Amino acid sequence: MPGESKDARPETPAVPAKAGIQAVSLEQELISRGVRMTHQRRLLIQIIQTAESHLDAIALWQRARSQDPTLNKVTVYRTLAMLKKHGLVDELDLMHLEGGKHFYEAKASRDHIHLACIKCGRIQEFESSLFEKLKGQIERQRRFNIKVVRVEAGGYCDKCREH
Amino acid sequence: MPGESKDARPETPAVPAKAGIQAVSLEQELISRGVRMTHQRRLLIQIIQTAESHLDAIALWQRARSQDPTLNKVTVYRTLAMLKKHGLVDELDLMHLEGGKHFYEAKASRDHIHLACIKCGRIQEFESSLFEKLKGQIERQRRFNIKVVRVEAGGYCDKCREH
DNA sequence: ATATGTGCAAATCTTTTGCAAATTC
DNA sequence: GAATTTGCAAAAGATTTGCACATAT
Repeated sequence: MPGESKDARPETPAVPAKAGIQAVSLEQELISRGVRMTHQRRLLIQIIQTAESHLDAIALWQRARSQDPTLNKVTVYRTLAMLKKHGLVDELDLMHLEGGKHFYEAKASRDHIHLACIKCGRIQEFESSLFEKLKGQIERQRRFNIKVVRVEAGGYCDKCREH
Repeated sequence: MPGESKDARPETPAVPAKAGIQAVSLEQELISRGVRMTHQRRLLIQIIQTAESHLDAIALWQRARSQDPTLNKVTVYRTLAMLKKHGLVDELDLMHLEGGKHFYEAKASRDHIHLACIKCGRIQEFESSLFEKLKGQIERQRRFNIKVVRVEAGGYCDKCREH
Protein backbone atom coordinates (compact mmCIF):
# COMPACT_ATOMS: atom_id res chain seq x y z
CA MET A 1 0.00 0.00 0.00
CA PRO A 2 2.44 2.60 -1.08
CA GLY A 3 1.84 6.13 -0.14
CA GLU A 4 -0.73 5.30 2.42
CA SER A 5 0.65 5.34 5.87
CA LYS A 6 2.94 3.52 8.22
CA ASP A 7 4.82 6.72 8.40
CA ALA A 8 2.97 9.60 9.81
CA ARG A 9 3.92 11.84 6.96
CA PRO A 10 2.71 10.77 3.57
CA GLU A 11 5.72 9.64 1.65
CA THR A 12 4.20 11.19 -1.40
CA PRO A 13 3.08 14.63 -0.37
CA ALA A 14 -0.57 15.22 -0.95
CA VAL A 15 -1.54 16.51 -4.31
CA PRO A 16 -3.35 19.73 -3.64
CA ALA A 17 -6.87 20.05 -4.85
CA LYS A 18 -7.42 23.15 -6.80
CA ALA A 19 -9.85 25.11 -4.77
CA GLY A 20 -13.36 24.41 -5.77
CA ILE A 21 -14.08 20.90 -6.85
CA GLN A 22 -17.72 20.57 -7.66
CA ALA A 23 -19.87 18.01 -5.96
CA VAL A 24 -20.48 15.99 -9.09
CA SER A 25 -16.92 15.84 -10.20
CA LEU A 26 -15.26 13.97 -7.36
CA GLU A 27 -15.40 10.70 -9.23
CA GLN A 28 -14.33 12.35 -12.48
CA GLU A 29 -11.56 14.10 -10.66
CA LEU A 30 -10.27 10.81 -9.32
CA ILE A 31 -10.46 9.14 -12.69
CA SER A 32 -8.61 12.01 -14.31
CA ARG A 33 -5.90 11.53 -11.76
CA GLY A 34 -5.58 7.91 -12.75
CA VAL A 35 -7.23 6.49 -9.66
CA ARG A 36 -8.84 3.14 -10.21
CA MET A 37 -12.57 3.16 -9.53
CA THR A 38 -14.30 0.44 -7.60
CA HIS A 39 -17.89 0.25 -6.53
CA GLN A 40 -16.76 0.65 -2.94
CA ARG A 41 -15.06 3.93 -3.74
CA ARG A 42 -17.99 5.14 -5.77
CA LEU A 43 -20.33 4.39 -2.89
CA LEU A 44 -18.14 6.06 -0.30
CA ILE A 45 -17.52 9.25 -2.21
CA GLN A 46 -21.18 9.50 -3.04
CA ILE A 47 -22.01 9.37 0.66
CA ILE A 48 -19.36 11.92 1.52
CA GLN A 49 -20.58 14.29 -1.13
CA THR A 50 -24.20 14.12 -0.14
CA ALA A 51 -23.83 13.92 3.63
CA GLU A 52 -25.67 16.68 5.42
CA SER A 53 -23.19 16.63 8.26
CA HIS A 54 -19.59 15.82 8.93
CA LEU A 55 -19.03 12.11 9.18
CA ASP A 56 -16.30 10.22 10.92
CA ALA A 57 -14.91 6.97 9.50
CA ILE A 58 -17.29 4.75 11.45
CA ALA A 59 -20.38 6.77 10.63
CA LEU A 60 -19.38 6.69 7.00
CA TRP A 61 -18.88 2.95 7.22
CA GLN A 62 -22.29 2.43 8.75
CA ARG A 63 -23.99 4.32 5.96
CA ALA A 64 -22.03 2.46 3.35
CA ARG A 65 -22.89 -0.88 4.91
CA SER A 66 -26.58 -0.23 4.51
CA GLN A 67 -25.95 -0.23 0.77
CA ASP A 68 -23.29 -2.88 0.68
CA PRO A 69 -23.11 -5.01 3.83
CA THR A 70 -19.82 -6.55 2.81
CA LEU A 71 -17.96 -3.26 2.60
CA ASN A 72 -15.25 -3.42 5.20
CA LYS A 73 -14.30 -0.75 7.70
CA VAL A 74 -10.73 -0.99 6.53
CA THR A 75 -11.77 0.00 3.05
CA VAL A 76 -13.28 3.13 4.49
CA TYR A 77 -10.00 4.08 6.13
CA ARG A 78 -8.07 3.30 3.01
CA THR A 79 -10.39 5.31 0.83
CA LEU A 80 -10.25 8.27 3.17
CA ALA A 81 -6.47 8.11 3.17
CA MET A 82 -6.51 8.10 -0.62
CA LEU A 83 -8.84 11.09 -0.80
CA LYS A 84 -6.74 12.95 1.72
CA LYS A 85 -3.63 12.24 -0.25
CA HIS A 86 -5.28 13.81 -3.26
CA GLY A 87 -6.45 16.74 -1.22
CA LEU A 88 -10.08 16.04 -2.07
CA VAL A 89 -11.37 15.92 1.47
CA ASP A 90 -10.73 17.99 4.52
CA GLU A 91 -10.14 16.31 7.81
CA LEU A 92 -11.61 17.97 10.87
CA ASP A 93 -11.50 17.46 14.60
CA LEU A 94 -14.33 19.76 15.53
CA MET A 95 -12.58 20.78 18.70
CA HIS A 96 -12.52 17.19 19.98
CA LEU A 97 -16.04 17.55 21.24
CA GLU A 98 -16.40 13.87 20.50
CA GLY A 99 -13.01 12.64 21.55
CA GLY A 100 -10.31 11.74 19.12
CA LYS A 101 -12.51 11.17 16.11
CA HIS A 102 -11.71 12.71 12.76
CA PHE A 103 -14.45 14.04 10.56
CA TYR A 104 -14.45 14.43 6.82
CA GLU A 105 -16.03 16.66 4.27
CA ALA A 106 -15.61 17.04 0.56
CA LYS A 107 -13.23 19.87 -0.14
CA ALA A 108 -15.30 22.98 -0.58
CA SER A 109 -14.71 25.56 -3.24
CA ARG A 110 -13.91 28.06 -0.55
CA ASP A 111 -12.31 27.38 2.79
CA HIS A 112 -14.59 27.88 5.71
CA ILE A 113 -14.34 27.97 9.45
CA HIS A 114 -16.10 25.51 11.72
CA LEU A 115 -17.73 26.77 14.87
CA ALA A 116 -18.43 24.05 17.42
CA CYS A 117 -20.79 24.78 20.28
CA ILE A 118 -19.45 23.25 23.45
CA LYS A 119 -22.91 23.17 24.94
CA CYS A 120 -25.24 21.82 22.26
CA GLY A 121 -22.66 20.40 19.90
CA ARG A 122 -23.97 22.21 16.87
CA ILE A 123 -21.46 22.82 14.12
CA GLN A 124 -21.77 25.98 12.07
CA GLU A 125 -19.74 26.99 9.07
CA PHE A 126 -18.44 30.47 8.47
CA GLU A 127 -16.85 32.05 5.45
CA SER A 128 -14.93 35.28 5.52
CA SER A 129 -12.76 37.35 3.29
CA LEU A 130 -10.68 38.12 6.37
CA PHE A 131 -9.81 34.46 6.43
CA GLU A 132 -8.65 34.67 2.84
CA LYS A 133 -6.58 37.73 3.70
CA LEU A 134 -5.07 35.94 6.64
CA LYS A 135 -3.97 33.08 4.42
CA GLY A 136 -2.40 35.52 2.01
CA GLN A 137 -0.54 37.16 4.84
CA ILE A 138 0.87 33.85 6.01
CA GLU A 139 1.97 32.90 2.52
CA ARG A 140 3.71 36.21 1.98
CA GLN A 141 5.22 36.88 5.37
CA ARG A 142 6.45 33.37 5.97
CA ARG A 143 6.86 32.27 2.39
CA PHE A 144 4.76 29.31 3.45
CA ASN A 145 2.96 27.49 0.65
CA ILE A 146 -0.38 26.60 2.21
CA LYS A 147 -1.97 23.41 0.99
CA VAL A 148 -4.63 22.93 3.63
CA VAL A 149 -5.94 25.15 6.37
CA ARG A 150 -8.19 24.35 9.23
CA VAL A 151 -9.84 26.84 11.51
CA GLU A 152 -12.02 25.62 14.32
CA ALA A 153 -13.51 27.59 17.14
CA GLY A 154 -15.13 26.19 20.27
CA GLY A 155 -17.53 28.24 22.34
CA TYR A 156 -21.17 29.03 22.88
CA CYS A 157 -23.44 29.45 19.90
CA ASP A 158 -26.04 32.17 19.76
CA LYS A 159 -28.66 29.86 21.24
CA CYS A 160 -26.50 28.66 24.08
CA ARG A 161 -24.66 31.83 25.06
CA GLU A 162 -24.48 32.29 28.75
CA HIS A 163 -26.43 35.44 29.36
CA MET B 1 7.39 1.31 23.50
CA PRO B 2 5.66 4.56 23.46
CA GLY B 3 7.09 7.70 22.21
CA GLU B 4 8.83 9.45 19.46
CA SER B 5 11.01 6.47 18.81
CA LYS B 6 9.16 5.09 15.81
CA ASP B 7 8.69 8.45 14.21
CA ALA B 8 10.65 8.72 11.03
CA ARG B 9 10.56 12.48 10.69
CA PRO B 10 13.45 14.32 12.30
CA GLU B 11 12.73 15.73 15.69
CA THR B 12 10.55 18.77 15.24
CA PRO B 13 12.61 21.91 15.52
CA ALA B 14 12.25 23.93 18.62
CA VAL B 15 9.21 26.05 18.98
CA PRO B 16 9.55 29.00 21.30
CA ALA B 17 8.69 28.12 24.85
CA LYS B 18 5.24 29.21 25.75
CA ALA B 19 4.83 31.99 28.15
CA GLY B 20 1.23 33.00 27.92
CA ILE B 21 0.55 32.43 31.53
CA GLN B 22 3.83 33.03 33.26
CA ALA B 23 5.95 30.08 34.15
CA VAL B 24 5.36 30.34 37.84
CA SER B 25 1.72 31.12 37.67
CA LEU B 26 0.22 27.97 36.28
CA GLU B 27 0.50 26.30 39.64
CA GLN B 28 -0.73 29.44 41.40
CA GLU B 29 -3.57 29.65 38.96
CA LEU B 30 -4.63 26.12 39.72
CA ILE B 31 -4.39 26.64 43.44
CA SER B 32 -6.45 29.78 43.24
CA ARG B 33 -9.06 27.76 41.46
CA GLY B 34 -9.18 25.30 44.32
CA VAL B 35 -7.34 22.53 42.49
CA ARG B 36 -5.53 20.17 44.81
CA MET B 37 -1.79 20.09 44.14
CA THR B 38 0.17 16.88 44.00
CA HIS B 39 3.79 16.39 43.15
CA GLN B 40 2.69 14.63 39.95
CA ARG B 41 0.76 17.66 38.83
CA ARG B 42 3.56 19.99 39.76
CA LEU B 43 6.00 17.95 37.73
CA LEU B 44 3.73 17.71 34.71
CA ILE B 45 2.85 21.37 34.51
CA GLN B 46 6.45 22.30 34.96
CA ILE B 47 7.35 20.18 31.95
CA ILE B 48 4.53 21.61 29.87
CA GLN B 49 5.54 25.15 30.70
CA THR B 50 9.18 24.70 29.89
CA ALA B 51 8.88 22.39 26.89
CA GLU B 52 10.59 23.74 23.83
CA SER B 53 8.13 21.98 21.56
CA HIS B 54 4.61 20.71 21.54
CA LEU B 55 4.31 17.46 23.43
CA ASP B 56 1.75 14.74 23.13
CA ALA B 57 0.62 12.76 26.16
CA ILE B 58 3.16 9.99 25.75
CA ALA B 59 6.09 12.33 25.18
CA LEU B 60 5.05 14.23 28.26
CA TRP B 61 4.84 11.01 30.20
CA GLN B 62 8.32 9.97 29.15
CA ARG B 63 9.80 13.21 30.35
CA ALA B 64 7.93 12.99 33.60
CA ARG B 65 9.06 9.42 34.16
CA SER B 66 12.66 10.44 34.01
CA GLN B 67 11.99 12.50 37.13
CA ASP B 68 9.53 10.15 38.76
CA PRO B 69 9.57 6.64 37.35
CA THR B 70 6.39 5.71 39.17
CA LEU B 71 4.29 8.39 37.55
CA ASN B 72 1.65 6.61 35.54
CA LYS B 73 0.55 7.35 32.02
CA VAL B 74 -3.02 7.55 33.21
CA THR B 75 -2.11 10.41 35.50
CA VAL B 76 -0.82 12.29 32.49
CA TYR B 77 -4.11 11.90 30.69
CA ARG B 78 -6.05 12.88 33.78
CA THR B 79 -3.91 15.94 34.39
CA LEU B 80 -4.24 17.05 30.79
CA ALA B 81 -8.00 16.65 30.99
CA MET B 82 -8.03 18.77 34.13
CA LEU B 83 -5.93 21.50 32.53
CA LYS B 84 -8.12 21.47 29.46
CA LYS B 85 -11.21 21.77 31.60
CA HIS B 86 -9.72 24.86 33.17
CA GLY B 87 -8.75 26.22 29.79
CA LEU B 88 -5.10 26.39 30.75
CA VAL B 89 -3.76 24.39 27.85
CA ASP B 90 -4.52 24.33 24.17
CA GLU B 91 -4.90 21.05 22.42
CA LEU B 92 -3.50 20.81 18.91
CA ASP B 93 -3.50 18.28 16.12
CA LEU B 94 -0.83 19.82 13.97
CA MET B 95 -2.59 18.72 10.82
CA HIS B 96 -2.35 15.06 11.80
CA LEU B 97 1.14 14.89 10.49
CA GLU B 98 1.72 12.33 13.20
CA GLY B 99 -1.56 10.51 13.09
CA GLY B 100 -4.21 10.90 15.72
CA LYS B 101 -2.00 12.31 18.45
CA HIS B 102 -2.96 15.42 20.34
CA PHE B 103 -0.37 17.96 21.32
CA TYR B 104 -0.48 20.37 24.19
CA GLU B 105 0.88 23.76 24.98
CA ALA B 106 0.33 26.12 27.86
CA LYS B 107 -2.30 28.64 26.91
CA ALA B 108 -0.59 31.64 25.39
CA SER B 109 -1.58 35.18 26.13
CA ARG B 110 -2.30 35.71 22.48
CA ASP B 111 -3.69 33.14 20.12
CA HIS B 112 -1.39 32.05 17.37
CA ILE B 113 -1.54 29.97 14.25
CA HIS B 114 0.45 26.79 13.76
CA LEU B 115 2.05 26.16 10.41
CA ALA B 116 3.00 22.55 9.84
CA CYS B 117 5.36 21.68 7.01
CA ILE B 118 4.19 18.51 5.32
CA LYS B 119 7.67 17.85 4.05
CA CYS B 120 10.04 18.42 6.97
CA GLY B 121 7.52 18.42 9.79
CA ARG B 122 8.64 21.74 11.19
CA ILE B 123 6.05 23.62 13.19
CA GLN B 124 6.08 27.40 13.07
CA GLU B 125 3.91 29.79 14.99
CA PHE B 126 2.36 32.89 13.52
CA GLU B 127 0.58 35.78 15.16
CA SER B 128 -1.54 38.26 13.31
CA SER B 129 -3.91 41.06 14.00
CA LEU B 130 -5.96 39.77 11.08
CA PHE B 131 -6.57 36.68 13.14
CA GLU B 132 -7.82 38.83 16.00
CA LYS B 133 -10.10 40.69 13.60
CA LEU B 134 -11.41 37.44 12.22
CA LYS B 135 -12.34 36.28 15.71
CA GLY B 136 -14.14 39.54 16.34
CA GLN B 137 -16.03 39.13 13.12
CA ILE B 138 -17.18 35.65 14.06
CA GLU B 139 -18.30 36.77 17.50
CA ARG B 140 -20.28 39.67 16.10
CA GLN B 141 -21.74 38.19 12.97
CA ARG B 142 -22.73 34.88 14.50
CA ARG B 143 -23.14 36.00 18.07
CA PHE B 144 -20.80 33.13 18.85
CA ASN B 145 -18.95 33.32 22.15
CA ILE B 146 -15.51 31.95 21.31
CA LYS B 147 -13.74 30.11 24.11
CA VAL B 148 -10.98 28.44 22.13
CA VAL B 149 -9.76 28.80 18.59
CA ARG B 150 -7.40 26.69 16.65
CA VAL B 151 -5.88 27.58 13.32
CA GLU B 152 -3.56 25.14 11.66
CA ALA B 153 -2.16 25.24 8.19
CA GLY B 154 -0.39 22.44 6.37
CA GLY B 155 1.90 23.11 3.44
CA TYR B 156 5.49 23.71 2.45
CA CYS B 157 7.65 25.90 4.60
CA ASP B 158 10.06 28.39 3.10
CA LYS B 159 12.85 25.85 3.18
CA CYS B 160 10.84 23.09 1.56
CA ARG B 161 8.87 24.98 -1.05
CA GLU B 162 8.66 23.13 -4.33
CA HIS B 163 10.06 24.43 -7.56
C1' DA C 1 -2.23 -10.11 -17.63
C1' DT C 2 -1.01 -7.47 -14.08
C1' DA C 3 -1.15 -3.97 -11.06
C1' DT C 4 -4.19 -2.51 -7.55
C1' DG C 5 -7.95 -2.82 -4.25
C1' DT C 6 -10.63 -5.59 -0.86
C1' DG C 7 -11.96 -8.44 3.16
C1' DC C 8 -10.64 -10.58 7.20
C1' DA C 9 -8.15 -11.21 11.30
C1' DA C 10 -4.99 -9.50 14.20
C1' DA C 11 -1.96 -5.92 15.68
C1' DT C 12 -1.06 -1.03 17.19
C1' DC C 13 -1.85 3.10 19.33
C1' DT C 14 -4.17 6.31 22.06
C1' DT C 15 -7.27 7.23 25.60
C1' DT C 16 -10.60 5.83 29.23
C1' DT C 17 -12.47 3.28 33.27
C1' DG C 18 -13.00 0.56 37.75
C1' DC C 19 -11.26 0.02 42.06
C1' DA C 20 -8.18 -0.34 46.17
C1' DA C 21 -4.53 2.16 48.22
C1' DA C 22 -2.25 6.65 48.92
C1' DT C 23 -2.37 11.53 49.50
C1' DT C 24 -3.99 16.31 50.26
C1' DC C 25 -6.41 19.71 52.79
C1' DG D 1 -11.16 12.26 58.47
C1' DA D 2 -13.30 13.07 54.22
C1' DA D 3 -12.71 13.95 49.64
C1' DT D 4 -9.76 13.62 45.91
C1' DT D 5 -5.97 11.67 43.30
C1' DT D 6 -2.94 7.89 42.01
C1' DG D 7 -1.36 3.37 40.14
C1' DC D 8 -2.41 -0.77 38.10
C1' DA D 9 -4.79 -3.73 35.17
C1' DA D 10 -7.95 -4.08 31.92
C1' DA D 11 -11.21 -2.15 28.55
C1' DA D 12 -12.50 0.59 24.84
C1' DG D 13 -11.86 3.13 20.55
C1' DA D 14 -9.68 4.33 16.47
C1' DT D 15 -6.61 3.25 12.88
C1' DT D 16 -3.20 0.26 10.54
C1' DT D 17 -1.06 -3.97 8.67
C1' DG D 18 -0.20 -8.69 6.47
C1' DC D 19 -1.78 -11.64 3.32
C1' DA D 20 -4.68 -14.42 0.09
C1' DC D 21 -8.25 -13.53 -3.04
C1' DA D 22 -10.98 -10.51 -6.14
C1' DT D 23 -11.29 -6.83 -9.52
C1' DA D 24 -10.29 -2.99 -12.79
C1' DT D 25 -7.98 -1.45 -16.74
